[in-house]
Amino acid sequence: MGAQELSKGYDPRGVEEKWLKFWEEKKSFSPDANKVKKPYSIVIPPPNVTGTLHMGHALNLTLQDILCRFHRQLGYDVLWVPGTDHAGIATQNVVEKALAKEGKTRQMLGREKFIKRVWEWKEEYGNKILNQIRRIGASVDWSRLRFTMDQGLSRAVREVFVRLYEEGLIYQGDYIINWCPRCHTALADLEVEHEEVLGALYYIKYPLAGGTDAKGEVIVATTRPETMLGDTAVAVHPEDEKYSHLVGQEVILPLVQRKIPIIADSYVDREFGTGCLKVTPAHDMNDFELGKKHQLDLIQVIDDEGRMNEQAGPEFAGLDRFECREKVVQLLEEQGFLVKKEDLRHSVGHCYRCHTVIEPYVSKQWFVKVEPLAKKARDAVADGKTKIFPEHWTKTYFEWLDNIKDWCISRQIWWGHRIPAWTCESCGHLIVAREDPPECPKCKSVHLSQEEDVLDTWFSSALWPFSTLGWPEKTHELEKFYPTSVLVTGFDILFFWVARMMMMGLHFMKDVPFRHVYIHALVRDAQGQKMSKSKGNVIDPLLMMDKFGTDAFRFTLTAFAAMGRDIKMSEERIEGYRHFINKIWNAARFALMHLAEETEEEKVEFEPARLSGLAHQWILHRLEEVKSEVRKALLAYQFNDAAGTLYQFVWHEFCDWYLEMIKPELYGEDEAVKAGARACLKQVLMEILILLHPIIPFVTQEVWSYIPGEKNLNLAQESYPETRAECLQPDIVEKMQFLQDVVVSVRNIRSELGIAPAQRLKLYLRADGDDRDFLLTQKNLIMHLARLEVLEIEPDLTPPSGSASNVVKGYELYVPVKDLVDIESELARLDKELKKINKELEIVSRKLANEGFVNKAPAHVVDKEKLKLKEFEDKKIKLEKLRERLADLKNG
RNA sequence: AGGCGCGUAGCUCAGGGGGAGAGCACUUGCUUGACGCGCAAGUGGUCAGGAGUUCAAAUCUCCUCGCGCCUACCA
Repeated sequence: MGAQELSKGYDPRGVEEKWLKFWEEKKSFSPDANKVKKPYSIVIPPPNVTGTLHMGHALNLTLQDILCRFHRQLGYDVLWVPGTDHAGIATQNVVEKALAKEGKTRQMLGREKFIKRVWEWKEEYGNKILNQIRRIGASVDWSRLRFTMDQGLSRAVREVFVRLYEEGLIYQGDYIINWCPRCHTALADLEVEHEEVLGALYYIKYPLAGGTDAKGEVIVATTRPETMLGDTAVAVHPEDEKYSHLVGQEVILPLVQRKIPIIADSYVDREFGTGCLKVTPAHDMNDFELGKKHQLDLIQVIDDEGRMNEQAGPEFAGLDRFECREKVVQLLEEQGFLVKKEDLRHSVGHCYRCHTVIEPYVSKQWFVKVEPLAKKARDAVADGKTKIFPEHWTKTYFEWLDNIKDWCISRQIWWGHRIPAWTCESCGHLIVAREDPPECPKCKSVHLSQEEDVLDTWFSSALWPFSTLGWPEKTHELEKFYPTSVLVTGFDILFFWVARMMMMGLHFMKDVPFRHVYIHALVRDAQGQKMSKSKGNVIDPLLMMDKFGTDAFRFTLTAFAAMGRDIKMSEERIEGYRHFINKIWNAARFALMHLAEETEEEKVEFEPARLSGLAHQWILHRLEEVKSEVRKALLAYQFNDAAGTLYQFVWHEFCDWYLEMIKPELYGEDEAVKAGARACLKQVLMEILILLHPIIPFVTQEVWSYIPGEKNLNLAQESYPETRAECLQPDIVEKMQFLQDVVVSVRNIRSELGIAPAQRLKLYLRADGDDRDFLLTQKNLIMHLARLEVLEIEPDLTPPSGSASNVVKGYELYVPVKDLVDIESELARLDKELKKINKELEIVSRKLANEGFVNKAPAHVVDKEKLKLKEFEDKKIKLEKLRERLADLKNG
């Protein structure tokens, strides 16, 4: 590209779209099918088609994108599969709402038309999130876009269902399940959100039935009095003397007048309430189990709408369950059966989609027998076949798998994978098949009715890592990219999704679905609260990208993505990191100004061995360290470390020191030096851009396109910079530190004594031996950096009168300030220095005075402390002398 | 009830047995031949509290307090 000058500030508008198009046209993110590069693959956690990009997605995508772009640089063949999830209940709800506006229900449309309507909705709105994924710069392979309801994945779902059924791992039966009366469907245990609410515990009298002399009664305690209408027993603990004599007798259920038995079961907690439990097998999970065990009647009094049915009795039939509760309580009270009512905090299950209170409900459902699958999923992590980062989530993962219960997978909705099961209307035979059966294999009847229910959305999500790669076909993709390298996700779906993918992957692919699982943080608001629409504290990632640029936003997420801690996000933070993006832009602008000046004849190839200047040697040394630190950090998922290292290096080393140090060379007369400086500057800039690119792809690519003479325009295809071991020379850091100390010392004097920056100063520095030789070689540089007009470095020098002074590396330095400031200020400044050094000296001397330390600590530690002591003492003495001299001057 | 995590500068957070760190904020000064979205120099800390292990603890162990989250059949 040409040698245009960059604008004064970075403006992301236009830039981002330009490069997105560029990368897409170049197919930069499709794996390189022909090459034998090592595979690296990630499947995207598929967002709901109903969704719009939120902070959680943004973080999730940014981290995956960093990993993918980084691994491309490392030479891997990278595949990142994008896609969306059909989100059964959520999507159906959305479309039903739209229908409601037209005054229609899905029942009015019928199943087929309704499904058609959902597909239409999906085509129209479902791609919104895909554009947003694109917008954030996610380097996915769009040619492999998948959807959980598309043909291939639907085929995988059927295959899995049928195989599990044939293996006896899927079964159908009447059980009590979590029912959402609003969504009209069963939910898995995981889909129920428990929430603490203030409820009440009602104590109700159940009079004893039996003989004429039976005058007694038992008192039960319940939070759901309306369910008493379906009570079929009262249970007590078998060893509870209070009640043991009553076991086997009967009570008369108030309001209903039904006689029900008193049974004994050790499940009952003697300490809770009265120690006497009413049993409603049809409407309580535990009571259901009790009912089965004791062969109790099962009376359903609540229907699938959450209303009381005829079984509840004519007085109550048709009432909503909560209205009924009030009525029951009122009647009990009127008839003298209500003993008391206590407040009680307890947790109540709510639907995770619509937040309606869950109703335990008995119905015919399909289940996956998970224990055998769970065991394998557990072992794979225990054996290290899959590693979870941060490691502590492993325990949570184990705990869940160890206590897992069968998974209810049928949903009474229409949008989803319809269960491939048919019942023969003639003979009642149940058929489970991959292909729709034309007739009953048993009686040849053609009157078959397909199961109405669809599968839990997570059932298809569980297959995602292999279904997206073409399973059950034996595809090239499967062979090359399964198991995937890493799964990046939030902990909130560790059970929902991660554990289930592990189970299915191991069962059907005989191998784990991913080598690593990286669990990232939750993005919260600035106060640390979860973002939610109802709280009104959501920060829209799209707005942030519009306002500050995608790079600034991505860098912010990365810089805060420390393992195991949530991210508190705020607009100010993003704004802060925009400054960094702009800083990079301006550093590049400066560099490119000088690179652009260069003519072909002047141009020098970058050859580190020939660069003798301190600045170049130092920056190249540091660059080597940074390269290895960033690589190490990213391989360990320490994203914040990578971001932090680069921030510090680019701003405070490259910009603050290196660029300042090479200015005299760049603006100087010596053409050879100038050319060398340009070559090094260019190299360092290019490597910085490569290192930053995975985090902030746009600004780096934009700058890259301006680099003169660069043949490869596509930064996304650049390799991670090679190591230059010859540039590592630790002693250069020490030298640099010395120089920086001298410069900072002068700047400090200037600043603390209030001398104008424009005022050129004189500096007299005592130094000898190698140190002096070194400083002499850097004389011009020091004069430039410290803004000096005179610099003298001598082994012996007479302190000029009326000067400010300091001690650096044991050498006194003097800055004559007689006419600029009063002696008082300088005395105060020296006192401050002395106070500092005294403090440090005290710490070190105390340590060395400790015999235990000197005897037991490792020799190198003790030596270090001794050296420090010597340095500090020396510095203290010298500072004191300087102070004395100045005080004398003042007095005389 | 059990489990996990957190408590470090005013704020947000790194660090994780041998000199308390960063960013933001704050103070002072500044048209410094890239950048005021900037430059330079500074101020600021009983590393929640207590006990223990150790020559040495912000760091390891235990306890206490506070905060957050997850899991559970808390009628």
